[in-house]
Amino acid sequence: MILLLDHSKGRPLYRQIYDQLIGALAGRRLSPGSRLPTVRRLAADLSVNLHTVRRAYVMLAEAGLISLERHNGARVLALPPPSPALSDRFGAELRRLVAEGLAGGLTPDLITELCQQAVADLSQPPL
Amino acid sequence: MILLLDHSKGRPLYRQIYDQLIGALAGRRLSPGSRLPTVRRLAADLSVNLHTVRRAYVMLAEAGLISLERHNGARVLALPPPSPALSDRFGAELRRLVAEGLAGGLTPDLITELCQQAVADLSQPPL
DNA sequence: CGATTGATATAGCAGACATATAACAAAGTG
DNA sequence: CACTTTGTTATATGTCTGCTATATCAATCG
Repeated sequence: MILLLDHSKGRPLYRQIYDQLIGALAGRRLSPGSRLPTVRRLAADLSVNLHTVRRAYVMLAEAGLISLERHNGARVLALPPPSPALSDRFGAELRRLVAEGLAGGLTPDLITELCQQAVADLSQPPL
Repeated sequence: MILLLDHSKGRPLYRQIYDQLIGALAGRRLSPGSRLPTVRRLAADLSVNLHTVRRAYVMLAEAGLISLERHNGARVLALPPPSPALSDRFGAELRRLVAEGLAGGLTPDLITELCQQAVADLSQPPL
């Protein structure tokens, strides 16, 4: 459970925690059933307030990715089935991002290649 | 020049303006050399403060996509060449987004398909 | 000249972000 | 049982962002 935070006011801290846990979940470095550190523990490790960590945990719980259990920390849930709602939101964000790339001069081929590379890298099980 | 704003505090207004102009640029509905409305004009049309529109325009100008000309409004610039810096930023954001999709249960195949579809739709010239 | 336009500055208000503290209830530990 | 741990809730404070409101300036166009 190694998280690195950048305090330079770029991306909110709770978002960085959320993003990195999402990355660990996507890469199966955190598998269903495994435990996450307690809110207070992780907050201490990251030298961050307990509410900042909690906010990230609550977001993950609301997304159905972890369960927050009283007195037991958080546990990783099973991979949810593909949901049309998530697929729609994902598609919308993806279109925004792709539009930005195209408008900035990236070629359709390069964008497609970057996407396939990202999927391949991230969906790889850990060594 | 039809822009629709959502005032429900989801995405900042200046960002929505920026996003929609980016979309028009990516889809070639705004081609190099063409004019954008003046800051004051667009602000009036959108019932929004002039600074809000200006912020979007300045972001586009800083990205090298339009030129802000005194007394002449803004003009769309030529499509910039692919830049490694943009490619890197794009790749990083794409990986974040893909990780979120994978963690949420979307399959690698579905994600790849959505990406190809987005590229195909957006890089299509207007009818 | 007079209107328009981008540029700049300042001020105010609401909300988000992060911190600090405190307290509570339920569960585990000794 | 007493004690600690843990998630949960609440309040307060300071800083930053988003948006608006106003005003002024300099350059340009008709």
